[in-house]
Amino acid sequence: MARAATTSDAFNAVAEPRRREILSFLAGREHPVGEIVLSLGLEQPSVSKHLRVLLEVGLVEVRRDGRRMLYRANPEAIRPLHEWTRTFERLWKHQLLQVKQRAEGKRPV
Amino acid sequence: MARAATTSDAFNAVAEPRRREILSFLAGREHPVGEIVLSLGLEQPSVSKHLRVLLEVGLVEVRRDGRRMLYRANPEAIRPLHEWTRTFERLWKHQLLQVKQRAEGKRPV
DNA sequence: TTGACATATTCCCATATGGGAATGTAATGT
DNA sequence: ACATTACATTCCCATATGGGAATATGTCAA
Repeated sequence: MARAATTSDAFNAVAEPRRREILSFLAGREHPVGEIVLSLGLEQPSVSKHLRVLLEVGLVEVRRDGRRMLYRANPEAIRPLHEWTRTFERLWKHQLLQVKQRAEGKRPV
Repeated sequence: MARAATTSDAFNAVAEPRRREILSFLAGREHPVGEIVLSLGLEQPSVSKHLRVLLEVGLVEVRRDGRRMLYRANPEAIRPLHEWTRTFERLWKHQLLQVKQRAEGKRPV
């Protein structure tokens, strides 16, 4: 088997840095494709292809406005990512505490 | 250019589902490779290869114990993921609020 | 040293990728 | 109808992938 498709889930989709940039750009308000192209300095076909991936995994939504396509982020689709990373939150807080205690010359528990 | 290497950063490394399972298994305490193999039901070479990727991006750490290698998760390396997803938290909360208000028959702001 | 155990590495391969270039398609204005 | 605008899709290609199979490496015990 080769690597999983970028469209298989949100984790694979946001592995690509440009797609994260696009998502951040689309956070808060909708934008036409042309603005994404100008903002990120990518080729238009490249942006369209990235948007297709994001759309397939539900990370963005579209609506047509005349000849323009207005994309906006669907933050709900990012929650699973957030929740998964959050399961490690307790651990890194504990890790930081240990570093701090070591710096203060205290003995670890 | 082809897809970015899985070892290019934590985002790419955790795109692979098995690597997320391995990380979750290693959360909290260290384990030898053999236990990961038994726990996840993968082939040993496969696990070793995944661990190599996780190690290269700093998501796990190792120490030798006799002939065994004890791996443990390095939760600090997951924080950037958590922080990035967190930038969308305000948005999905707002989104949920709208859904709720719509269900209650209120007019959106 | 030899053998067993635990893990790592290498080789092979079907597959998906992202970028570039070119082309296709839908909507608008005249 | 036609040209223009705004996007989307297709084709090509170098590259990295994950799994399977086989092999190599390192450590311990006798």
